[in-house]
Amino acid sequence: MEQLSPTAYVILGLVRNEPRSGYEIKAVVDNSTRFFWAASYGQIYPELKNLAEAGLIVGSDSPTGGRRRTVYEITADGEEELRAWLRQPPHTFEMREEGLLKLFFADALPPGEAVAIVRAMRAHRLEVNAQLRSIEALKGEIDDPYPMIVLRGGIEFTQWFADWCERMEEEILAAAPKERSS
Amino acid sequence: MEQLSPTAYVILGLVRNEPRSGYEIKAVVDNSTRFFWAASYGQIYPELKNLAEAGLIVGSDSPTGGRRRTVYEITADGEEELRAWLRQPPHTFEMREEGLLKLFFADALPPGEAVAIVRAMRAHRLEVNAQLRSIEALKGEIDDPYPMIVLRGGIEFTQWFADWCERMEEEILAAAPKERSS
DNA sequence: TGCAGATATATCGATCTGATATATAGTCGC
DNA sequence: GCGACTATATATCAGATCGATATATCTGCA
Repeated sequence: MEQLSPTAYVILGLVRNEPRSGYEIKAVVDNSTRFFWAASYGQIYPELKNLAEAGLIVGSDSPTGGRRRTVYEITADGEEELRAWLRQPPHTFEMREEGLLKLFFADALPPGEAVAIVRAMRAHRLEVNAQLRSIEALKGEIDDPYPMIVLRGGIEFTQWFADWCERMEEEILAAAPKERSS
Repeated sequence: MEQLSPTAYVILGLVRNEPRSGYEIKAVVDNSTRFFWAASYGQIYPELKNLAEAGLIVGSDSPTGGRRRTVYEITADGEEELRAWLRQPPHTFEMREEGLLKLFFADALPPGEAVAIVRAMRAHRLEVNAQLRSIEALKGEIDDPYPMIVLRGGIEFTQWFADWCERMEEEILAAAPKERSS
């Protein structure tokens, strides 16, 4: 079997402790790993089939009334594969932040308008920060500490970013004093 | 004309002040926007054709000896398009950080091995930090301040991330005192 | 009863990555 | 003046991924 994609390991990790459907996996991702690793249905459903074919997970029918539903759980091989991956050094580090891209080219705008860019970035980061905080609030006591470490990291990061935007706003305003008040 | 992709605007922004070839654009991206917006040849060359077809840039032959070479420069329409985009609120914010993903699932490993994950993340961030610092060092005085603001932001961010990893290492070690010394 | 919203699976065009292929130009040592 | 190496330059392709959409069924509530 060739190399699995990181998204495959997201699935392996999420079905490790309890069986889940593709829909549930998507929902859990959106409430946990989303800010550092997102996944869409277009990846999840095909990947579930691949993983099942490779014997790393097994699916079983678990319909709700008349609606078909397949939940998957991890196999011993799957657990092994997951641990092997966890021991490899990570390879993927990406960021795509359109706001920074706009700030990079802000010289194409008249002076003063760059401030709007950092303000928009700051507002967005604070929004994400609030979302993460609300997720943190509804997590109770769990014996697995790592998801909470990562979640708190996300909260700290978005806060740091928002603060950086604030500092840059001041810096830009100081350099371009002709900015009109909004 | 439909919506251009953010990568199209990277190109527009980079040919705004001086004509460049696709190869040069790739090289500039790798030394500037890479850490918050990467671009590959597979995007750049087709996008150059699209933009030229749309009249936002114009290409002209500029061979070096017997090797063909096309450099592109922005048109008035292209400048307009770029400014219009800069004034729109940013839409894309993504992060894909395999290290955080591994940390998230670190409970699948025996206690103590999670530390290796944060150490690897920290090492990588410090590496990127050093790269960005060396880029900063060789930039002279330029009248456009925005690329430097973004670059310094990248330096601060990678440093912050590395420090966070260090704090998490201590926190994890404090919680799992049985870790063997490396 | 009706309807909104959640559950569930599937698909598709567009974007993007990473690798690879193909050439030519310049540079350095020997 | 040869060979090795690196830089310049363009192009392409499989596979990963996104975002949106389509199709059903179920649940709760007004």
